[in-house]
Amino acid sequence: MNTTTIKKTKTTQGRQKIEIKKIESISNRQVTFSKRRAGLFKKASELCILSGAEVAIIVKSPGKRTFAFGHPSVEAVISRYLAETKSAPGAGAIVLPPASAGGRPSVDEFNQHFDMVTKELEAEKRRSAVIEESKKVADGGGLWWDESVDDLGLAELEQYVAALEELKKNVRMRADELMLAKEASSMPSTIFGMNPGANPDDLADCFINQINECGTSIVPHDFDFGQGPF
Amino acid sequence: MNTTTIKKTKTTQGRQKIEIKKIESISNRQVTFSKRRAGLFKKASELCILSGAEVAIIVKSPGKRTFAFGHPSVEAVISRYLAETKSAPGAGAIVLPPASAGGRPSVDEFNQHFDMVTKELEAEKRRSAVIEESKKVADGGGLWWDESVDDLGLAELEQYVAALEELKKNVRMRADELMLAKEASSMPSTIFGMNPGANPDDLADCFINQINECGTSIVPHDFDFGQGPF
DNA sequence: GACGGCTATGAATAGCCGGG
DNA sequence: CCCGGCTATTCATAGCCGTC
Repeated sequence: MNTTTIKKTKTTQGRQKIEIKKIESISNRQVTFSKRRAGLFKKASELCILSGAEVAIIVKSPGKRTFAFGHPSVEAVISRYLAETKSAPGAGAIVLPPASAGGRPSVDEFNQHFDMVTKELEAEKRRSAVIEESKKVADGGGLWWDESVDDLGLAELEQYVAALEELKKNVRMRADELMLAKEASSMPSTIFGMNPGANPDDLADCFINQINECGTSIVPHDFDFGQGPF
Repeated sequence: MNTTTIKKTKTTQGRQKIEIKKIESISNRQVTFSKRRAGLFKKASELCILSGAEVAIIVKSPGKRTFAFGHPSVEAVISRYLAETKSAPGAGAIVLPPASAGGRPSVDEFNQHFDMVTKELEAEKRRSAVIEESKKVADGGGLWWDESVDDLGLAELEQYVAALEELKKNVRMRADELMLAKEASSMPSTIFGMNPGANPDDLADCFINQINECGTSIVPHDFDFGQGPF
């Protein structure tokens, strides 16, 4: 391709090379974060499926929102990791530390939760108090995504919904090619409306982009980290 | 690009589209895992730098080896995550749960550890017992990579060294463009020989591909998962 | 037979634009 | 103001080859 001078009528500049350094622009940084987080989760899910590996990812956005991805579940992977890290004498250390989570919502509850949150956001786009529905656990058996929201403000809500949308899209995308087969122990039934009985014997590994949202309850009151508009 | 029949004399086929489903071939699966894990960690590191986000990733290979990436550290992110997940009343929950790690090796110790492991592998390429050097913690303050090996067999050792090599390469790669500036709290000094005083005021976020290796101590004795040559 | 490296190509994404 | 979608371009990586 001719490199210089002649550029024709390009409507966009396409992807441009960027330096891997902290993005100065706040807005641009958030956009990049969102996009790259999605890409990261997608890559993680692909890694899970292709190689059958277990992956857990926890991400805190510059705005202190927390997202998580996990297969088979964040807590499961983390627990084992902590168990190994803390006390790995060399054999016989399977038991999880007391740090394991309280539980995880089922798929149906996720759908329900998603619907509710979306509705909430559209209706008010304001501050909708707390969403603790997701807190209700079901623990169908071998689900991948867990976590739950806790205390969301407006910004958190929006971000959360966005996360759910992305999750939904990702699920669809993955489902389109893989579907999920029930293999391991127990598979509830549906995920976002996907029928489980697609290619039951084709592949068994399933995973999902598991997105998480935790209130910025890290700080007691209103401490500002100087991160963003919060 | 002409799509069919005419192929000329391509030396390689380049990248080919693959289905996102479990790779049947064991060897191919392992190769893919290694490559994609590296890519995943790279993406994670970029996300950390670009957006200043905190990221923790734990990956278990099909062979049950454990790798981890974290910025500022795996334990830090996990601890906060667990704290939020378990008890996120909405405010005032900063203290970390008792699940925090025991400690993390310093950079120098990492170098030392790497050298030792490599030597060990080259010398015997066999089974070298336990590597607990990495267990010795130093906790320089705000390091990103932590974790430690525990009980390695032959296969684990090899894999571990490979991981270290990759880590090293990744560090170099990142360092080449970013270097690390000491900004947050305390930065020990060097990382793999990189001088900290590169662009101290250019960017401050640092991260590192943090790879981890845990013994397959999940199973008491010699249980075979049917994963690979192990 | 596993590993590191190479090459060509599929995939991710930076910059924009339009809508909510 | 924020998000999803588009396009052109950079980036990651599947397949292979030479070594160990």
